[in-house]
Amino acid sequence: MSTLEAKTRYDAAEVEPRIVRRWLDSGLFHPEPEGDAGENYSIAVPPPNVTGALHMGHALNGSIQDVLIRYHRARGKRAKWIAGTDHAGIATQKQVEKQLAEEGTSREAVGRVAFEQRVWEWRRQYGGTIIEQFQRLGASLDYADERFTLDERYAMAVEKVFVDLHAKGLIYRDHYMVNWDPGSGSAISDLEVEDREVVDELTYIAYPIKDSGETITVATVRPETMLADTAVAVNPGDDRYKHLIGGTAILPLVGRELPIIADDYVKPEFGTGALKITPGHDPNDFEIGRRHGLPELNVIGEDGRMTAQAGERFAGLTIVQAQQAVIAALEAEGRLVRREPYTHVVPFSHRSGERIEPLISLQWFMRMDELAKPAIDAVKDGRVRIHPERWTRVYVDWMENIRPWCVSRQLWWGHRLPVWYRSHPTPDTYVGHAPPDGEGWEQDPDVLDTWFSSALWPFATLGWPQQTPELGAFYPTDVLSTARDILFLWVARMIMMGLEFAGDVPFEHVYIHSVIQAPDGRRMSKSLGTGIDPLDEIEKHGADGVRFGLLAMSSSQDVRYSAEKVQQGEQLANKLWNASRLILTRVDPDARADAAPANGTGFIEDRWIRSRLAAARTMIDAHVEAFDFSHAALALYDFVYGELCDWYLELIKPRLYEAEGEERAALDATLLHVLTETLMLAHPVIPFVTEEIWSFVPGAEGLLAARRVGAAPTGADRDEEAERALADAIAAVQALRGWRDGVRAAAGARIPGRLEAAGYEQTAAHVARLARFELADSKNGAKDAATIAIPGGAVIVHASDAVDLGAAERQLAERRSALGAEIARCEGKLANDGFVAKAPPAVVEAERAKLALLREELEGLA
RNA sequence: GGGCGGUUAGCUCAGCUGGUAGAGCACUUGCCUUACAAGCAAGGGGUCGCUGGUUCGAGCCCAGCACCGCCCACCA
Repeated sequence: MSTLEAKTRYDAAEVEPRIVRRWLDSGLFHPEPEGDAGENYSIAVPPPNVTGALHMGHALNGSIQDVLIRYHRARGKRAKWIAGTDHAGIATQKQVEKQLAEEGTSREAVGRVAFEQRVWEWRRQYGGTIIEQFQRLGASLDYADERFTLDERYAMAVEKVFVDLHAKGLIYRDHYMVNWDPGSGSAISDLEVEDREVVDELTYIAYPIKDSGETITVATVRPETMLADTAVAVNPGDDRYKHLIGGTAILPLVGRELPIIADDYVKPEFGTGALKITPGHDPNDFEIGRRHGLPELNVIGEDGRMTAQAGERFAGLTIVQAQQAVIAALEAEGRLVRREPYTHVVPFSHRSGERIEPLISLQWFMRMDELAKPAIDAVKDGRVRIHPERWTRVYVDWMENIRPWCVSRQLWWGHRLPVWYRSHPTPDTYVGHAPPDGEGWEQDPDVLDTWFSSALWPFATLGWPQQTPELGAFYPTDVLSTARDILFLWVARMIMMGLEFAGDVPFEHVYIHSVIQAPDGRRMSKSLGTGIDPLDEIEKHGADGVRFGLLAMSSSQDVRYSAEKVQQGEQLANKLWNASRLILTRVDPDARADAAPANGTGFIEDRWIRSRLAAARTMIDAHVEAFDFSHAALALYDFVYGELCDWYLELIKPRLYEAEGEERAALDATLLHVLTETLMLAHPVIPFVTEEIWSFVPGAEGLLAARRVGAAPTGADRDEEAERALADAIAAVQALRGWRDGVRAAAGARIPGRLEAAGYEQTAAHVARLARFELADSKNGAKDAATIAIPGGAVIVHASDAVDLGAAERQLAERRSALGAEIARCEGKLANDGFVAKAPPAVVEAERAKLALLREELEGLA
């Protein structure tokens, strides 16, 4: 108890690490795999990259998921929050390559096997960092059952999915246009490409027409790709070029004959209306080329240099060099018409930041349309519900237009494709775990897109394809919480894979949370220097403060980071700590919360707080279940500050200091009951301070985190009489305090007067004390100095030294004129025939009642 | 080009099925009142982006416009 006495300020930095230890040691976060998914509660954490450090997004999402997990754990569910990390192909490979570079070596120099060992080594060393950071946040993940997307068992699942999809014909190998990322030296998927606006130059080139003096001029931003041109296209309806369709153009510099074709894709009004067709290096041209059966030439290699196909003059040049060389050569041949600046958007690699080089490559693809159908249905018929709902349409629109997914990556770190090739005796391909019998089989060197394995996360973590107890107990999961940027990249694919392989949707709810921006509205990013490290914030304000702040600032849209909200959370923790000190340092150490008299103590404020507690619980529960964490957090704050501390604890202070005997026992039990209920209410949001306080509660057993809440309150738990009486009393105290301030009465002075109002039978003493009035029953010969309206009547102030009569008179005049204005407004409204005739009767009635009250008050002030 | 958000107090944001605008922070004033001075009490502060419309009544509904942000998309 002495610590309680001494610590007037809650010290999160000292308490929190200690509490984390207790939670982890308790085993509470690891539920046994019993029962079924219907009766249990589970969430699969979006696995952070092993290379990662906790950022604001993790902190917010961690707080959200932890609220849900703790909330349902307290409701008696076996709550499993699936923990783990993602191997994050490119990101991790990059980290280790950087390390090798610092040692003066490289991935290529050490070789594939040694490199992979290095990455595993790296993972052993740094892979636990982000997990520890989640612990620091208070996240009650099942750390005892941590998964990694490259674990042996997980890899088996990935392999099986690949093999099965291949057997179904959904995974295939093809020469196709891909987004080549020169930065990572790999193909990447459409979703990993971002558009950026750049200023290029539009180059106009004249192509001579065969056997004619004519030329046809085309415009391009990539003149170097002309070397791979295989046609020139015009719009079929374009009169300027109609006579050329079916003719032949001669490709400058190369001399190749190009058919002049007609295609509706060409916009006559754009550029010259004639388009060079380069199927090998432009996605549109690729489509046109396939439509017309054109040859596909590659003049740019995967190394970002011109290939032999580009011709002797250009082979080996970089793209930039080639571009200059081509332009110079065109100029020399007199084929360059003009160049002009041109602003447009071009694709860049999201990962490496380098400009995407579209080229035709032999890759593995996955057909998505067949898997998309059931995944669309699952969302449309509500088996998966997306919150906020507007994202449903975004999801459906994307899924309905889904395209094949390039799943192979030219990296070393990841799930290697279970594909085997041999060239003798005949070229052959085999897909399976191990190569078939026979000599000469070699495994495909490529690995799978990281998102391919992530797509299996909700069930591969639970042991699929084996029918494990975990899978039975926790699949499907309940909620998937994430930011919107991976709705397609990850969420959609999990739904498809879950339905296809685990036989059910992977989760029932998808919650799309806010993106936290920097305080100035820019995106939080390390490179911009706008990032705020949640660990620094935890250091300064405590994990509870950060959790509360993030939850309170979150919303259905993007929000700016609000240091004030975090501070508000820190203060809430401190407030709760001090409120608890007040109670715990004064109750009998033998008191028990469960001894609280079921039929009440007879004190109206005790009835009131229990009723308000039920109201708060009902409201907060509803918010949590609607994924409205901001309102849940703020409702908690309002209850603790606005009801528990500001009023209830102030109301019971005299009893707290003086009560004895039976009354004392009843009070102590009631206080402990109220405190315990409050701690339970607050725990999901601010778990640390509540757990710490719980350790000082007499009779408290075990961890608060392991405690179950009582049944949800019903209407019967509300006490209308007490709520009305206290609402009036509070309004009266506020009116009296306001009046004191207005007349500048001395802060300590007790002002004499008398109460002439109904409804204060049980609260008059409270009102007098809290407003610092001396309220008599009768006039007792005193002179009336002022009248203060309160609900149900008035307080008449008696003349005394404490009251400046002049100030009181001015105050009264002000109130009268304010009332006059309000009455006029009311009367005006009621005099409006339209209002009286057309507004709902209840609204009109309320207006009349209000007018009556105002008039009554004005008369009282006469 | 299509779509989705946003525009409310000095700042960051709430405002449920339309009924005379709220919170936190900041600001002003008064209080070291035996839980908390990183506290308590009282208070000032808003033509709800603009223009029309519907309605007895609009921050909320409808139309248009203006900015800001995001997503999707094959105009060289």
